[in-house]
Amino acid sequence: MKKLSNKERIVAVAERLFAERGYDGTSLREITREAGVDVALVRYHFGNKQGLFDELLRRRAEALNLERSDALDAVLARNDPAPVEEIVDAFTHTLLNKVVSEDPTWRSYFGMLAQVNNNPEWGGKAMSRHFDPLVRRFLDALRRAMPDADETNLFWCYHFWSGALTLTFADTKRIDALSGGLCHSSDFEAVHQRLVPFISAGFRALCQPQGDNTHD
Amino acid sequence: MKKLSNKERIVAVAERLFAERGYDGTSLREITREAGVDVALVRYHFGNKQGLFDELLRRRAEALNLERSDALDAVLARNDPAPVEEIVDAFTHTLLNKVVSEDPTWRSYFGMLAQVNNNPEWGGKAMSRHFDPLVRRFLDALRRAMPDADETNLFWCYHFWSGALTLTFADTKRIDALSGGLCHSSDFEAVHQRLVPFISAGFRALCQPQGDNTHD
DNA sequence: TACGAATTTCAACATCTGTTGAAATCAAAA
DNA sequence: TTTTGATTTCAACAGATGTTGAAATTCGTA
Repeated sequence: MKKLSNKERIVAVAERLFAERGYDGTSLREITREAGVDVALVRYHFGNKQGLFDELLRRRAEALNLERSDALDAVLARNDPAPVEEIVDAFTHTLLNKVVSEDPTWRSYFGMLAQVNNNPEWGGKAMSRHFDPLVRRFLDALRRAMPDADETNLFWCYHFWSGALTLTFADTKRIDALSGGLCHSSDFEAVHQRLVPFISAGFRALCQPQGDNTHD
Repeated sequence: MKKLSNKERIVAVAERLFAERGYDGTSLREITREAGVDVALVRYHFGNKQGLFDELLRRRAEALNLERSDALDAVLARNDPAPVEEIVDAFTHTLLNKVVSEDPTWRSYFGMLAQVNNNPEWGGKAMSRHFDPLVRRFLDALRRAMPDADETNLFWCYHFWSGALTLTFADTKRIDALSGGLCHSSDFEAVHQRLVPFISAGFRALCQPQGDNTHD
């Protein structure tokens, strides 16, 4: 247990509270009270509340994008076009591994992302700014894997994929009740085993060669 | 344009604002100011803020559950076990039809549901209370359609499905930017055409006869 | 019209909110 | 030690928030 600077304490507490209660549901005074620092320090280090939130988003996005980009490179180095499953796995693997095995604070970060990705006001813009360049790389790889895919289908498939991931990281415990305790929303290992084949099958159904599979 | 009672005006404005800005991001004074009524009326008609929100959720959930249950009955009356696609369609069809063609205020309601379904604090409980009985009926039908399905896989598939729907109703405009204007997050007709085959393929990949398809 | 209930208005409460300016403290370099 | 810049503390602001009790008004009905 190393000791943290005041700035680091704010970051740690803010990340957790924003993930649990959302942007509007978290006050600077809760954050600074729990971190044991003065409220005015938020202004000094981050400008204001929005600045703090943006900085939290930005910080980890950079490292994450590099890591996921490398994962895609590794897949494509072996074979390009790569199988759909491998591309999907490269995108998802990194996220879920961080949550399962690494630094547990990543869980809060993904919880924050879940809140942002579902925010109708500024969530779409924020997600696009931080992650769309990376997503485009993955869609390029998927396009090469399924050359006859309709463009719009590719984007909508990613949209469904993103939604499934987002609800997972929201960790709402709903599946615990629905399944009568059989499943647990925090069991990211279980998600990891099932998300890749589920999403890959969805992509193939809509983007694979054999004609138009849309419904109705 | 019929004239609404004060209670109805509160309901109409609250539904829209809660959908756009979430529970914590919406104040009673915004709601009542925009509705042109006194703040104290919220207390009189709904008890308090949470009471208003709960009532908004409850109101439409009842009608919706009946309608979707009937849609499932209609499918099962034709053939049971029914094809996966038809079961999935019965669940999704009702929602998307309401948004596309009927009373546009349903859009706000689904926007609210999106916020609730992603809320880590009390969202899971609220969704379970209102919708899990109906969801269990659909999962029963899917279990009969895929008798060898692992129980946990069924629940996780529904989880992915729910996430895809939720992000759709959040309507964040992210896909507009990502696709360079090719797709629009409010184009629920496009979602309707693609969600059913996408989700059905995912279910089949994880729950269909031929052994274990989980990843890794 | 008169009565009783339902509805609406008014004014205020205690508390919390994000933000701020200026003083105080600290740490390191000259 | 003195100086300089970074960091932290303090006190306060103006306004918003959910909630409330009681008075005033409206409405349906006897």
